[in-house]
Amino acid sequence: MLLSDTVTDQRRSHSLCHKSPGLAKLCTGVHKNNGTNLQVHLLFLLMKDPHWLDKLNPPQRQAVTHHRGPLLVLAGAGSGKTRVLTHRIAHLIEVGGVSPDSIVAVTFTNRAADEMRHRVDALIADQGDAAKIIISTFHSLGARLLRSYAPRLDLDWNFSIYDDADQRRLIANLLRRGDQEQGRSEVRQKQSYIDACKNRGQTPEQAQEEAFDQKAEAQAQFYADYQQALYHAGAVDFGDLIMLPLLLFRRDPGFARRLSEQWQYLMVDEFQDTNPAQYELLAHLTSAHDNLAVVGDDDQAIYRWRGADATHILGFEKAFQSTQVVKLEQNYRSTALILDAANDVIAHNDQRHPKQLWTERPRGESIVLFTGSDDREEASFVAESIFDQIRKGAAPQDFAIFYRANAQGRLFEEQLRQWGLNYRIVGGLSFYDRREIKDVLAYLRAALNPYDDIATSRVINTPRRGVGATTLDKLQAALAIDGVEHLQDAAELIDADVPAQSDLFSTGPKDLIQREAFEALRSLRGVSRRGVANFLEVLDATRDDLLHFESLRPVVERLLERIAYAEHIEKDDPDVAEDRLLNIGELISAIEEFESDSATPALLDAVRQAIPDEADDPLTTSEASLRLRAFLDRSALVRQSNDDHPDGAVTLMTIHGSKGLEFDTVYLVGMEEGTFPNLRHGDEPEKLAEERRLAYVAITRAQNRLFITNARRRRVYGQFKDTSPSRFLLDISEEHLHVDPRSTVDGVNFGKHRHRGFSSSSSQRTSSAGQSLYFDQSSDGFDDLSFNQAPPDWDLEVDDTLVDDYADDYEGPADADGDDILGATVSHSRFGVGEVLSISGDGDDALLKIDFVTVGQQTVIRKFLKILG
DNA sequence: GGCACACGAATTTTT
DNA sequence: TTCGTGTGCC
Repeated sequence: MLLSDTVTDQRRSHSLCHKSPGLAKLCTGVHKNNGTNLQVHLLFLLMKDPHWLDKLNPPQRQAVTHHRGPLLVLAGAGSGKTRVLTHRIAHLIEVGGVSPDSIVAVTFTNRAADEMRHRVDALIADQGDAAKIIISTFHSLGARLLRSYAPRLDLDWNFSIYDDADQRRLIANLLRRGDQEQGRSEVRQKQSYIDACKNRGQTPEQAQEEAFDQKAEAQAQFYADYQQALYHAGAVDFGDLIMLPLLLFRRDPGFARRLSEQWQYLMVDEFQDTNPAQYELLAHLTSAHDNLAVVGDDDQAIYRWRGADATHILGFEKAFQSTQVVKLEQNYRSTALILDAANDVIAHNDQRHPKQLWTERPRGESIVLFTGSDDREEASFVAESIFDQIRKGAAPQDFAIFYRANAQGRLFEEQLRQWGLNYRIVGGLSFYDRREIKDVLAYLRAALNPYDDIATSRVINTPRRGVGATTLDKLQAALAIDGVEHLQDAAELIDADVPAQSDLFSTGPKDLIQREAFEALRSLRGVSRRGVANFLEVLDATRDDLLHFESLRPVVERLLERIAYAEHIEKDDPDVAEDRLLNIGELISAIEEFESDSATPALLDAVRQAIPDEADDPLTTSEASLRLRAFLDRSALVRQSNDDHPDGAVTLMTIHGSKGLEFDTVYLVGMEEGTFPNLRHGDEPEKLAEERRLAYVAITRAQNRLFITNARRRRVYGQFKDTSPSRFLLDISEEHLHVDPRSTVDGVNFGKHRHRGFSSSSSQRTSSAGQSLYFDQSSDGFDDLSFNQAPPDWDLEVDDTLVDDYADDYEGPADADGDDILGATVSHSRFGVGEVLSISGDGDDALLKIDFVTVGQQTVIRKFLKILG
């Protein structure tokens, strides 16, 4: 280890700590015991370095071997960020002799956590040690804490975790009950208000204190009501997974301190994405020490809309005194040219931590640009291009398609399928969001947590059992009755023996309402009454099973049988029944996998630990129940199942989803104003800056090749809308771009940019000159240009031969003649791609026998084929 | 209570 | 274009 390695670049950018007294206050408790640093360091020097240490570059090594005290690693894209974190963990254990269970590494996504877990496992000799390290997302860590310490918050230890949709249902219920304005946008507005409060670490009381007008007061009041309703349902939402542990720490700093003493080494990945609540949580967790190592890149801050605050990373050195700062600026991932392009784009943002990414890698291939005449053509270009490369020997898993919004994925999915390519979609409608999965999980939730009214109301009439809106209304109304707290109570009351003079009704003004609700409930007859009874039976039977089985699988299978779910699916929509049944099968596999997973026992222990001594309820403490509890937690937090294609697949995902990943070849699609950047009229500059960082993230995912595509027309809500190229695309130096000959446009620019006096697209787009011109435009109303009414003109002289060659639909006439077509690759609009086996007849009407990739052998008429060569 | 139909609104991005 | 909600009829 060289001494010079530890010399840190002390240049610091402006810090925001001093501007925020609250933050500064928060920080003061955090740095201590620096006196021991030197000793420990010397001890470190005496120990033998593991063999992998010399594979790291000097700054990486510096970060890895840093032991105690705050550490800030400013890691540019592809600079070995995860490598540093994982090696640092290994170094702490193997060289520093640190106990593995005192290390906690926090990430933002489950994927990142999994990845880190794998890599740490590979570095650490003793797998028993490896398993003791806590590597988790913020939310999982929060869930784990809550599960263990719920009683301290007077929260039922058996709480459910509400996802987005559950949250919205609860909000909608509350609005209805409060006779407030309803409707989707109102629900969303309330939801984002509540989330924003929780992201800031603000309780309803604090929100109320800070409310200075009536509207704000009403909002805060709603937040309070909502929290009350959650509590009543024995549930927490995503925000609570951070917020409630935080409350716990605020109320009992001693408790936080004890935890902090246990967790001696904290590491946070993607630190630029922390929100204030998470930041405060970290402050509490380091109250007994200051061993906080954070890694991040302010250029990759893309979660501001979710409350993330990049000032945490920008002001870290100020907040934590004697922070060691390490900058990782060497990029190992991308070719020089791709890196240049990324730098071109991000250079337009100010307010960055100054850094300069560089690489030793060669220049590499040009970035390919393709502009389709419409979005479908764009998608088919991408599919064909990938198909070609795979045919030449590339592996499907080397390719990724990135888009701004999930909805864009569909077209690409269609085209990939057409070309017979395997693909996997990351994000979007996740596995656990599928209706059939949510149904089954809701049953299980309703069985395990009878207070969970959202789960109960979801499945009380699924499959149909005669419990419609009217009956549900009666059940809801019955909640007014004293002693009837939850829907399941109400359901039970229908058939219960109630003495005429029961104390069910207290005296008071509510008496009449209660009595009416009671009568309405008891007057239920026929299918409705039987339906409710049947529902309760199903839950009871499932609870019974939870007592008598150890494994979850039979519990779920018997449930499915009991409610005849397969038949229900079949009847509901035969077209998709098969898919849904497969999904159910996958759910069962996921449960089994979970039960046999090596990490599960630790989870179960955490849940077990939470069971209060007085809880002797055999149901909630049975083995199967514990497993179910843990599985439900996980299914709420882990959004997708691992259904990776065995033989490799092309990856489709949003740019947000791509962060932290890398691919040999990246297709960045939909590069048009309005789509990406995705802006609405009147958006502020910071939003644009975030979009720009998003572009930076996307470009820097590519290792060797980058394709950028867009379309001159795009369907929005089924209507074609004209587009213009993304400003981010225009920021990339033209000498880095190569326009694909099949492109509809013979250059980068299309549409109005020509009208702005740019004779040639290249002259105005080089670096700073391009920037000023560009932004001059925007200041005189760029928004008007791109997002609103005025469609751009398409007055380009396009090379017709090129356009025809590509723009012809697949149904167009075949464009090769003679018999050399035997063995050729062709494409058909319905069957996709195939190989010509034989020909009979001639001309456009000739019959061709084709072996299609997707559907096998078919005979088709030649004019419906496109010859690909 | 359940179904079929019409209408209107809607798209960021995720734990 | 697709989704979810509301309406009117059986």
